[in-house]
Amino acid sequence: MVTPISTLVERLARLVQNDSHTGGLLPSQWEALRYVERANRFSSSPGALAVYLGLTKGTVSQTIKVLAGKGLVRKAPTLADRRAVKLELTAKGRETLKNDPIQEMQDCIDALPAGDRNSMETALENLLRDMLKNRLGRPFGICRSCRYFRRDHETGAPHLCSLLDEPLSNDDSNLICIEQTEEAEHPDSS
Amino acid sequence: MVTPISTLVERLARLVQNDSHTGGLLPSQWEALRYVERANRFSSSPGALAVYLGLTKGTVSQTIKVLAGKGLVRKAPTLADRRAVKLELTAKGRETLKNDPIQEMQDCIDALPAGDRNSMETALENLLRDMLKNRLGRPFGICRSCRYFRRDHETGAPHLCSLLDEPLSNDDSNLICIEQTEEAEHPDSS
DNA sequence: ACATTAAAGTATCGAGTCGAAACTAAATCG
DNA sequence: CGATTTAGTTTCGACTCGATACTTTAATGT
Repeated sequence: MVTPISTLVERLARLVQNDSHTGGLLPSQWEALRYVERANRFSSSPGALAVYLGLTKGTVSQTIKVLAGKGLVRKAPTLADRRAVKLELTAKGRETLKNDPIQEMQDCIDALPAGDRNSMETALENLLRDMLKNRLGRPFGICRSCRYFRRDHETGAPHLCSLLDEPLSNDDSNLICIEQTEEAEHPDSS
Repeated sequence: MVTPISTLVERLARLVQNDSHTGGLLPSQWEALRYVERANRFSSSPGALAVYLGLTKGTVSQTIKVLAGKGLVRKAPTLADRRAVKLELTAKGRETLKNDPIQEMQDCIDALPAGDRNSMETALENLLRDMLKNRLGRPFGICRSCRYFRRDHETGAPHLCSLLDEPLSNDDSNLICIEQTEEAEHPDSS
């Protein structure tokens, strides 16, 4: 009946949320800005952000409009698809992220004993994965841990995404991707 | 620059948040309802809820009004202080909490290996405590772990709150309290 | 005692969030 | 080439939240 751990997650998130009215931005704007920083080039679109946040495209469109108006994000046209928009962090946006209010939580995490930190990371990752599996959500995991990631494809473009058949730099491979799918597990008969 | 763990907490909270539009209630209403269930008699007031959630009294007053209007919570007058309101869960409120959308996360947590679960709980508790310490917030911890908790005070009223000089039942001692203060650590000279 | 101050809670307003639905424009499918 | 799908925007209405002003009751100070 008492649900201690879910309550802890909820309260931690609320602390961040309450902090996130600072710096001239609002909580959802901070979330969007963080996403744009971390998303790879297949994922830096309003649509992918909507999937990530679990919001409708219309809502996200509003948030982006505000961030673009403040000069923190740029809406660049896309060559391949003239409907699509590529979201890019501006220099000002990058500067703003240095005062990200979530940093206070990150500082507290960094101050924890390494054992606590590692076990917490593993447990939270497992939990998130399980919850997303239940609802068929996308994990938005790190590129290099994807089943379609091919290391050292050729010189010049070190790695490869075998799903989209695109070259990947080392930086690319540390970003999150909407297409990311974990390494296949041993198939079972279910 | 990449902040993995804080991002995980944020995303987990967002999943719960996105789920919390169900059951005819809104996210903040679910949070308030959960609080009323878990708060002891020194903490079941709009003011304490505002402190817990980090919101203003006015905001909380609105949420309570809605919950009372739906018949999930009762605003009982207080004998000792005629300004104060005591929030009580109604039978309907208790019934509603059985469909709490946060339960899905709790189910996933319960399905984790026991080791993951225990270490996660410890780490999250430490993290929350550190963050609250930084901002001078109240921990709202469990009554029985409070420095003012006296076990087995006398027969009939098994325990005692030595801060408020009030008797505490066994049930009381498992609820959260706005006055809760952790057991004093061994004093150091800092 | 009695005026002052503090505290618990409410009411109102404005900026912002969010989902739903209608819409535009571009790409894809058949 | 026409029909459908997809990326994204706009508009609307219900709701959240902080700020502020307010009422009622309790505590405090002289």
